Amino acid sequence: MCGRYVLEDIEDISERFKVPPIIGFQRPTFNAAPTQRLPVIFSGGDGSRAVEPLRWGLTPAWRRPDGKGAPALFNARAETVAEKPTFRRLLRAHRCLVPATGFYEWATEGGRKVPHRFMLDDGDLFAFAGLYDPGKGDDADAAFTLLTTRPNDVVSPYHDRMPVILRPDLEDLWLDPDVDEPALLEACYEPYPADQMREHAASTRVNDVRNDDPALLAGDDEGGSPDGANR
DNA sequence: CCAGACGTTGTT
DNA sequence: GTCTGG
DNA sequence: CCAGACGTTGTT
DNA sequence: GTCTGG
Repeated sequence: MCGRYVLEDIEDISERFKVPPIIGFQRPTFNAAPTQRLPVIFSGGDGSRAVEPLRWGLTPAWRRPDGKGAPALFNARAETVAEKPTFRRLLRAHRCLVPATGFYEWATEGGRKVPHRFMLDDGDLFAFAGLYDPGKGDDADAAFTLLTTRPNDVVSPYHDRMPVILRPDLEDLWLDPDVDEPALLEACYEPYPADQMREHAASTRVNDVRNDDPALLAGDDEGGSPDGANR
């Protein structure tokens, strides 16, 4: 779950998350998908925060030689992330914020896969809880994954998992490099309050990752045929 | 010690 | 059916 | 997550 | 590469 998301307000990231301005490397996206490079915020070590584009989807080292043996890991279950060998080290020292303004989940309606867009009530930026692998130094191997948890009442009609969205007051904790005890992070995994989220049908053009434009956020019916009898 | 898994989601 | 690419 | 490919040789 | 299971 959570294999597609929205990040509209690139220019607000700097102020909202206290990081240097993003210049040049990133555009807003209405259809962020695994394998793409997307902005991620992490602790810079000296108390500062950095923002850089990383690849969505961890590729474990043991997969690399022939490119086989494991799919890209674009989600990690919060319930087990402290135990799984692939994630436990990253949980202790490589947590990150992944800025977004929404995410998609699909409903199958009459044989069609219809994406629904989930967002905060106010449409504001928020942070997914993520883990990142910095790769080997200056490398282009750096990648991230999104944690998932049980769904709240807005999401549960669509899926049995939802991405971990951090309450703003927990963002500092999530990024704090001095916090290396997994138990201290468990409060972060609570499903985001349903009364602060909303949802609506989006365009089926979301399904094809090559589509990336603001009109994806509107449902197919908006301004379309009156009876919804799309071909 | 060596062998084998290592991950999530959705679907059946 | 399963893998790859975005 | 979904969409789309999934293969080789020889010839242009 | 690293962890778990036998």
